[in-house]
Amino acid sequence: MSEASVPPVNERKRGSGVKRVYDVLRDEILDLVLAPGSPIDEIQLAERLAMSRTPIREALVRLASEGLVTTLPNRSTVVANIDFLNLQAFFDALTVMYRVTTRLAAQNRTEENLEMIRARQADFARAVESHDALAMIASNAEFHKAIATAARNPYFAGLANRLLDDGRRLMRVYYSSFGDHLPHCYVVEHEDIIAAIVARDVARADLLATAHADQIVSHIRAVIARDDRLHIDL
Amino acid sequence: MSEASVPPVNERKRGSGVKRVYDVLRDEILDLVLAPGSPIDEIQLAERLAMSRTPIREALVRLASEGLVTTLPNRSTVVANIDFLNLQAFFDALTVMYRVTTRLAAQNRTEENLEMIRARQADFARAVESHDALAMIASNAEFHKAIATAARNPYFAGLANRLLDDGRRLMRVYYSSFGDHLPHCYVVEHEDIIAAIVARDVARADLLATAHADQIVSHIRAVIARDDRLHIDL
DNA sequence: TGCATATTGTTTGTCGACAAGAAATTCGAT
DNA sequence: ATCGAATTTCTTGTCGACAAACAATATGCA
Repeated sequence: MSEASVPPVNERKRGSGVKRVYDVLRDEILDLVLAPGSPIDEIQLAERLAMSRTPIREALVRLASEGLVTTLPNRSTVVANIDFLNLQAFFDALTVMYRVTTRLAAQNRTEENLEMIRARQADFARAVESHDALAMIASNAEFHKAIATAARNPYFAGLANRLLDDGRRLMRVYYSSFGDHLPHCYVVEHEDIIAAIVARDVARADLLATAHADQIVSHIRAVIARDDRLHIDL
Repeated sequence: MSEASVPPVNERKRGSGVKRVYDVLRDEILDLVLAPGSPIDEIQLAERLAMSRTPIREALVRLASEGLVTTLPNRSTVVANIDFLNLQAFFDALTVMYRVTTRLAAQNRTEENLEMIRARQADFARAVESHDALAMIASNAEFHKAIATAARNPYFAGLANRLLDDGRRLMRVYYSSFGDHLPHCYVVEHEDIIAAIVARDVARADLLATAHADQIVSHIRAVIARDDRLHIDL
């Protein structure tokens, strides 16, 4: 056949549709490009991503079961709210998760895991150095996800993913609070944690993870308290 | 119009489709009616439940994100395997989950929670009394889910759901191992746990939860060791 | 006969369309 | 003019159909 069947530039691979929608929506939700509580219109999304509503709905179902969106029956699905009322639950779970994943990482880590953890820590240090608050938040989450992976426990890994995603959104609300010297102590703490994991020192890993969690909790608490006062002033 | 538009008896309410498929499949997977690893045919399911493939696919996506099925791209989705190789991870997570949810339940429970927990414990005792192993397994999971609810922490509740679902499948593999007197000690331990939650005795709740977890872990370990020997004999 | 290739068949991924609910709007009555 | 009811509009939930990808079978060649 002489006619060259030129494939349209927008030709998509089969099966990539759902994953694409999921990735785009997930990023936009975690980066607060989509504000919590804002509705998600399926048709609009379908037009924007140049595909049918079916893959979009399947992506939404997945996001819903991960708690990132809420589907109101027969009504629009909305971006999940950040639950400021139940922050204590978040802090409790975060602390436990940090402790157990860091402990288990010290027990079960491989050389491969260490490489990944060090790479994520390098990303984090770079973000801190260039004062990029958004990159700091994201790379911090990735650092702890790498530790959770090294812990070799899918149940804790799932918990970590959920907590760190919510944490990303939560911190992004207050990202202006990240100043110059405070993040640097996080870098040092991360280095200490890595050292404990390398040395397979479980007790020390637990101790450092607890301290790290406390640090973050009190930081967020301080920022929110300040913010509350501002709200009261209005 | 004279012709009475008789609605077919099978008229379904709008929006109930996905939930129905999800519930049916979930039950069949947890009860091992669908064997781990067996493929799920969408068309067959669509015919069986008298609906289109669309709601079935959405239910499958949800089940996949909860780890109950695995979707092979462009190939059939299969019931998730029970991971016998990584049992240590399951035991680790189960122990931590029991401890934190029971602790938090002792802290945060309401009277309403207590009623629910006692009701589930009554179900469990009834199942033990009538030597119904399948009901025992299910009602035991529901008992601990009620405690997780009383803990008022959605992150731990999610972890508990996942662990208890996997545990239900795991125990059902060995359900013949539940004899006459062993379950009774579980009933007593449950009663002690309830007492600690009622008394808001956090330390004691933690202690009892730890012992309860150890009990279950060693029980399952013993059953599996016996089973392994059988396998070796073949 | 044994292996590589072409063909057929089955199952998934995606699409456009239609019907049911809910929100928004219009209309009417007090 | 305001409140309530009917209608319109808009979005979701479901459906049947088509196309791509994988599996199985059949075909051709050494």
